[in-house]
Amino acid sequence: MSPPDISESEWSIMEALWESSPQTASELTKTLRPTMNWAENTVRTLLTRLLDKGALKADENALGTRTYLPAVKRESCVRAEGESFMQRIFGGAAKPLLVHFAQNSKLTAEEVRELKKILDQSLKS
Amino acid sequence: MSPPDISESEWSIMEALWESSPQTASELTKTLRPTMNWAENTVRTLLTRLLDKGALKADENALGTRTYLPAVKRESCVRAEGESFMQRIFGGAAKPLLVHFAQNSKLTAEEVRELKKILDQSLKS
DNA sequence: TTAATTTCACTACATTTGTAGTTGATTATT
DNA sequence: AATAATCAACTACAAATGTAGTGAAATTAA
Repeated sequence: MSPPDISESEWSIMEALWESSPQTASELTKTLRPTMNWAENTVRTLLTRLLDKGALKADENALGTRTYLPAVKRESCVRAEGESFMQRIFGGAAKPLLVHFAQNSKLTAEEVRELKKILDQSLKS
Repeated sequence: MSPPDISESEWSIMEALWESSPQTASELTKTLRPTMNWAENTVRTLLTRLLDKGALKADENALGTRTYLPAVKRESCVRAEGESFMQRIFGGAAKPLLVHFAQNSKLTAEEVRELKKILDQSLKS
């Protein structure tokens, strides 16, 4: 049920595919070139690993070339990563985490307003 | 200047020493036994790695047994981990991170009040 | 149609991480 | 003192991660 573990390099692949999919390996390599300057084989290795983990699905485009697309939702992966981070660093408690990031960020008045509204909706009923 | 990378297992060691230090390897093993059920050699390996990384310092107690204590502050490590998490998952932006955790938590009225106050203090000047 | 390019399936290999085991020296017990 | 327990230094070893390279098959371009 829970999305598979996704490593840091793999995460870049996922982000690119959540942004736009399906993509072939070589397309993806070009997509990522500006950020990660990876060899195409590196991208292919990561794609294969993500397929094995069930984080991606493969298909074929009209030319018969394999394409890749996410098999798991970004939001669900973000939730899992977030949970694990909160667990590891803040013993699983949301409040100290929120305090930490609130204190270590500078926000605009608009952002503060918005966040306050969301906080109101997080009230334990 | 930035604290060294600390792995998940290593983090447990650090937490125990931030809680209470100095401790010898065998004390620490006992301290951690309830949570991590590690062999003493496992604890020693982690201690050595943390020493090498400069995350811990060693000393000796009255009996000449080596003791360990943090060489880096918890808050500074938390900040580093937090930064890296925020970078990896939220592209470095605090607001979506805060939104995410606010939306995925249920907080008490008291906690909400407190967080709002902190948000006010995070106003970009 | 031969040569060049692309795609895919494997293999490679150093690091990091998790989790110990072994051995020799020291110290504390009987 | 002989024995047992503890420590510290090394060694071990598999899985995960980062980052490719090789070689064969298929497709495209000259």
